[in-house]
Amino acid sequence: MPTRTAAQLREEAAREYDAFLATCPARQLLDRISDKWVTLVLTALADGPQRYSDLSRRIAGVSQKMLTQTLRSLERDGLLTRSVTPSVPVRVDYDLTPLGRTLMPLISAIKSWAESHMPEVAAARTTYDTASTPA
Amino acid sequence: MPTRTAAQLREEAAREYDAFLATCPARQLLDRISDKWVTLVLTALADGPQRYSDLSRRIAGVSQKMLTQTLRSLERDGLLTRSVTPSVPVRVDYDLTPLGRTLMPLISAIKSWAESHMPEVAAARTTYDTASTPA
DNA sequence: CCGCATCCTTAGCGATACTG
DNA sequence: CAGTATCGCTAAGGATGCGG
Repeated sequence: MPTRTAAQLREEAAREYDAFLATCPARQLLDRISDKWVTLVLTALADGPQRYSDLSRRIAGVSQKMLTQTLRSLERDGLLTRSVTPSVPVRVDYDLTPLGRTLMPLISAIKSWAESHMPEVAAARTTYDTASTPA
Repeated sequence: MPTRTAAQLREEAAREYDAFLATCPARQLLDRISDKWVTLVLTALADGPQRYSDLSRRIAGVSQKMLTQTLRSLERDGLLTRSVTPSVPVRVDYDLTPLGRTLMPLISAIKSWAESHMPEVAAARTTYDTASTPA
């Protein structure tokens, strides 16, 4: 039994790390997860494990390079697992780790917000643009 | 009284827009708000209006260009307001709009997650790196 | 099927200098 | 104080072709 629980350790970490500071590791982590492809990959994995080709199809417009790069970075950060089935042809499945599952709902909320508030943002843009460019 | 409430309109929008589609406007919006500087600006404004110089000081390492660019984009999208006090020297205050206040807590949660889970991510990276580069 | 390696173009971004 | 304008670099990222 640890002298401090996991929740307590996270509280301490939150006090120690500050993304407002340029050199803080949390700033870099924030930069990593504040990424379009990261958002789409994590939310795509919400319903369960997915194959590489599934993700590629689901996330329209992503290049092989970006998908692989994103998956590798998320694997390295411990947010998802990569399991290879050595069949012919090979099959690769990606799944969220427990850590990834703690982040996923937060990311998912951002994606949902973008989808549900799109009309308001579009309206604001029109107002802004017409106000500054009345001709 | 509208035939549909604001909440109902957002539900419809959520069905209409899908960030998984490459050409969907929600995809572009997601890309905009999935940004390090956006996160830091919005969370900085959580406690109330801030002056340009305040934000500049609070968000360490941000260049004038990126700060101005981020603020303009957020203003255009209707997430914050820009108010100029024509004194000498001029004073400019930024504040969240109601729309911005709906997004802020979600963004803030991401920033908090990055700060509190940094140790676990760091550990995962070490494991990943030592496993692939043992020699 | 699932990548990695390479080339190449674009644009993000920082640094610097100047203005109301 | 709160920007705008310009330059120049670097790195993101798409396209293509090859490999296990």
